[in-house]
Amino acid sequence: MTVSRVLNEHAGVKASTRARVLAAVAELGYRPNSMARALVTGRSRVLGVVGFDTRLYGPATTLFGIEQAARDAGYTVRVTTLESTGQNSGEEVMRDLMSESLAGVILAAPHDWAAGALPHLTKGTPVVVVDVDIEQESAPVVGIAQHAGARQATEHLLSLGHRTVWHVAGPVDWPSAQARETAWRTTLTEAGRKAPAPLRGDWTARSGYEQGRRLVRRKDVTAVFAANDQMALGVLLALREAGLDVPGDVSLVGFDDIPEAAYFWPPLTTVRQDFDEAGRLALDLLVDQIEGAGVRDGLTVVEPELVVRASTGPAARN
Amino acid sequence: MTVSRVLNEHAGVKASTRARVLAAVAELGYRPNSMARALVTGRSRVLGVVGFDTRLYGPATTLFGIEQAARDAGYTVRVTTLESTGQNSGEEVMRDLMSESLAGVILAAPHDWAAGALPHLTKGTPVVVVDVDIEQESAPVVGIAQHAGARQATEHLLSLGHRTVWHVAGPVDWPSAQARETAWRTTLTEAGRKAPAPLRGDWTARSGYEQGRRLVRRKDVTAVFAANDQMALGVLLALREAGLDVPGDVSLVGFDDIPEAAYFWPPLTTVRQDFDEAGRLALDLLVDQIEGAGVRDGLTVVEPELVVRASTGPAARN
DNA sequence: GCGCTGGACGTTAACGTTAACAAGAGCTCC
DNA sequence: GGAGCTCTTGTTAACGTTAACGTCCAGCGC
Repeated sequence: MTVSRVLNEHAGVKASTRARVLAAVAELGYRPNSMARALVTGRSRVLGVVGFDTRLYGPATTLFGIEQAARDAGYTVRVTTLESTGQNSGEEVMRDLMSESLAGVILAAPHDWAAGALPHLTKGTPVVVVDVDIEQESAPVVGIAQHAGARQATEHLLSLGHRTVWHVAGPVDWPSAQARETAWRTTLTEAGRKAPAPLRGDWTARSGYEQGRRLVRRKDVTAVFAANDQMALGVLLALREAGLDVPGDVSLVGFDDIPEAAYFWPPLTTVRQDFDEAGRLALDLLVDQIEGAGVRDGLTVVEPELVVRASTGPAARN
Repeated sequence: MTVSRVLNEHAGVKASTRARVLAAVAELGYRPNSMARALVTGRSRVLGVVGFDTRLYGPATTLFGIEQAARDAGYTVRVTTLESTGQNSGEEVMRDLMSESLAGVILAAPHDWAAGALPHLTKGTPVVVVDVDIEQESAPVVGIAQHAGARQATEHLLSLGHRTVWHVAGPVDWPSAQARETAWRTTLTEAGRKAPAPLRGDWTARSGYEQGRRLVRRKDVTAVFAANDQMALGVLLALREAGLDVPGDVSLVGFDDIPEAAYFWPPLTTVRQDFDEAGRLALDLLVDQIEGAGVRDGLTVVEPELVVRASTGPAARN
């Protein structure tokens, strides 16, 4: 029908006819049925997004960025959130996704999980991965340059005169945690310093506190780099309880720059990640694929930025 | 076809036939096309969720709860996030939603916005509202008992001997902020105390800090109730910078019990809200409506809980 | 044996849209 | 003036599923 042509902005409709159609549409409050459209075209304007523990600030913000950008681009977002790795196999989740004729998929699970799930997508489905190092680059990846950020954090502490830097790391199965840890170790080694054994946390302030209590038992700790701001907060509390001053006795750097970090006591030196931007970028890449502008393969990188506040200072103690 | 009957678990299929169908389904990897199903039945297994600034801990967690419960119930979730009131009119968003033959809608926008949007849903669409006081109870509402929580917080401070309690309130257009403020004022009045003018924040730590700096100029402030934990964090920093001790000079209570609150310095006394649970409850109510178990109208309440930590103590100063 | 009943399964049409083709009007060009 | 072209609009069929009805056959009672 001519209505379809008008609404899809196909050429070959007289201006006067278009006007009449639009008038009727407005009068009747007509909205095209997206199901019928998806059925016949085989493609919907719905994007699948798989997120991982979206209660956390980073994932939540990325999701937010994706959703906002999707709406601007005329797409709709269907979200699946995973809480833990074991919970749902990649195969199962992907098969569920595939039966919904989605226009494309964003894997925003900053987790090894994503790498395992990727092969189960039906061939040809546009896909973008956020924040994971996929070995075989079978999909475009948007990542934040974790290495660069962790390097800046570590170098900042070294430049203040600290002999070495302790690290409270994130969970082993999160690639971003791995990247931060590796970069921290490399930076120390390159500077000719010995990297102490990292302390393993799980992103929560609680785990940061627990590892912080282990740190204060040693007398030689003057600089700590925590893999995220929440863990840094926990470390901060442990240091305080042990009567240590920050940054007088110990300097501390976090990662993420959550909105609260500037209001910690002392305000936290940290590495800002633009999660929002990563989400928007991922969406742009996906839409390019869907609308035929071609697959821009490889890695798109968002640069993090060291934000120096009051939790770091020159090495004094020791 | 018989396949449809088998997959929808309709009666009247011989056991042997059902087995053959299931075998074929497994072998071929057949998945029913949800678009086609939705087209013919007029109802999908997709739920629309409208969220409001899901970067914040509360909304993000509620969304998470909804999504998890939805998946358990065999539904899929399509998310729309709003950033600010003006951004999208209720009418526009609702009309977009309506053209997708959704099974139901959850308005998780803890905001006056939801009240305005409700009338634009097409009659008969199952709907549940989270965290808003809808005047005319045209929909079931899941709310957290803001009043009870704020009352507990205020009474706790009074019981410690504080003359009165100052309040750093949330934005005026959030009903939950209004409820907390009203309950705080009522509790003070009932106790025969004078309620000082509330200081208005916007949920951020930054706004808490700004209002905190105004508070420290006065010499008569011994107890502060902040409408959320982030603002409490900002207040904490302002107090610290002014050389005041918490809880020695000033007692401070927050609201929400974000996971970080227990690791503030000092650990924050606050009111725990179970956002997760609210989300799950909303989903249950919605599924009941959809599957014909009837509309349970009225208010479903999740009780908040005062968590006493180290940021409150007996009134000493003054 | 006949008709009736009910269980198991097949057939038809419809959901609302779009792709592909058909048709008609008006125009150009020789 | 008619063949052929273009520009616009209409018609047909198809996407994959389900509701409603139709058919077939076995079993039963008389």
